[in-house]
Amino acid sequence: MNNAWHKEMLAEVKAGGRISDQDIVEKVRRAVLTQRLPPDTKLPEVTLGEVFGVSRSVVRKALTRLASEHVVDQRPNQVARVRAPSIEETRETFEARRLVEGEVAAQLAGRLDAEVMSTLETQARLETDAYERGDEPARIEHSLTIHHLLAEHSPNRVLGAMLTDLVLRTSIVIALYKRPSLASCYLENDHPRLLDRLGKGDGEAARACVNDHLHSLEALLDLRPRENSIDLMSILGRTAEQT
Amino acid sequence: MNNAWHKEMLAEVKAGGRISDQDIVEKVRRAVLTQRLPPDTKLPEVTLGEVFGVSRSVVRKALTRLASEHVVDQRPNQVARVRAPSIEETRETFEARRLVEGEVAAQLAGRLDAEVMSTLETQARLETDAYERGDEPARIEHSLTIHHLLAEHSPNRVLGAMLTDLVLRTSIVIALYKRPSLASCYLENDHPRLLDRLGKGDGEAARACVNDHLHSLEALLDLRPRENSIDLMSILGRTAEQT
DNA sequence: CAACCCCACTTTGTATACAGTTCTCCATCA
DNA sequence: TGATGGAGAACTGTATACAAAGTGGGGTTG
Repeated sequence: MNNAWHKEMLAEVKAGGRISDQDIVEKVRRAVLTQRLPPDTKLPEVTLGEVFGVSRSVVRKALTRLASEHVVDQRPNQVARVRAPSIEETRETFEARRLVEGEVAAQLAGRLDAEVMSTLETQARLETDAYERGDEPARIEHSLTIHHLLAEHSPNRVLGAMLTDLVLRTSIVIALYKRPSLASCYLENDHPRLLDRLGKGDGEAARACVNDHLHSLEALLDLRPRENSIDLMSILGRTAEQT
Repeated sequence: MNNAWHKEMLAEVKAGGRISDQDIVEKVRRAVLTQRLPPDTKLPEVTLGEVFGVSRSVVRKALTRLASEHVVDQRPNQVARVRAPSIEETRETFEARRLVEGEVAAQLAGRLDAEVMSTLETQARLETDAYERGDEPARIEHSLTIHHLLAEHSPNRVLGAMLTDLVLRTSIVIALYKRPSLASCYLENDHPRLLDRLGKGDGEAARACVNDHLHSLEALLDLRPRENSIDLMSILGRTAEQT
């Protein structure tokens, strides 16, 4: 576990009141998303308990939920670890998200009320602003907000919940497999264009737009098979630490 | 909780060895699926613990997992209950499953090896047999096996896992909303026809076939709005469910 | 008679103790 | 040098005790 992260959490915990399992889920999820907790990081129950000032019971519940969200890997008699999705799973996650988000967008086209539309447009503008001033964390935040709003307002709540899960999972693998040379995974006009099509009520155009967007995003990642260590490690040894 | 079910479980427990949380998940899931545990049935932790001969810790973990599978409703400080999906959610679940299973079938067409194909065909035949001799539980079993095999062999494991979840959820609502007049939700030629198209490698035909099958299934249900109690409850009662 | 309130009981939430498993590291040996 | 085995530490699995919240029934009051 990461020591800087510990201190940060402890500070927040002291500030706030009582901590519930849901709080832990959200904090860990966010830390994974922002790579403050990199893949394969061990998350022992007692340590987490000390960090958040609760006992193992609460931590265990949180870890179980994080496992069902695919954020954490929980195996019997072993310490929970931050999940590191494989390259293949990354591709599959993107494909699944194209299918689901495309359908959600198609259903949503022309059905969003003015208030939500304007919130979406605001977020898109804020994303551009953040990009231009080089504030990557803020940019990601706004981008995520857009997709979460779409999921949340999906007329089909079942699909919406599935989309929420897929947005989280793609965000994690984007952080994981982003080409180091790229400062940002920002695609200039994609979000405004999507919002435009949603506003005009053209479902199929919106679906196509989502598809292109996600294909472009995936293309920004480095999904070539790794030669150097992962394969050797996973074949020969057991606990592959990193790279 | 149901007393006949208690005895049944106790018998099984005594026969088998040690019980894990996963065992409880499977047994409860199956009991819900077969309506031995009808919707809204209370599932108190101590009672379940006594039934399975374990302490609350194990039961709690099982309940948390069942909640993430949408089988059980778990609210803070309240007894867990068997979930009763609304009519609207039922429609949405079917729609989601059409999207996902259609895609899985399309991808699977022409890619299934001979062994799996023959297992599928055997299950389809067994389903017909069971129907003809009026053995509904066996018929459901074989039908479920077919869909689970499709999910399991999906080239895209992410979609496959989503499909597994959706198959479970649709099965539950079918049991819930089946017209009482119908002895069975059996659609004579649907499964053989689907397998035929999968074998011939025609992806789009397979997708269409899945779509038709699921539309027909949904049409067998009684999804008319209920007058008597449900609506009043959700309008007057505490946590407004929707709209 | 109906509505309301209060108290006892039931049930869940959290912490903790102990048992069983896995991991780590060091000493031993070929 | 490299493999092996074992002791101890670290960690999870399970049970249980106590605290807090919710539920329901009986009695009181208007």
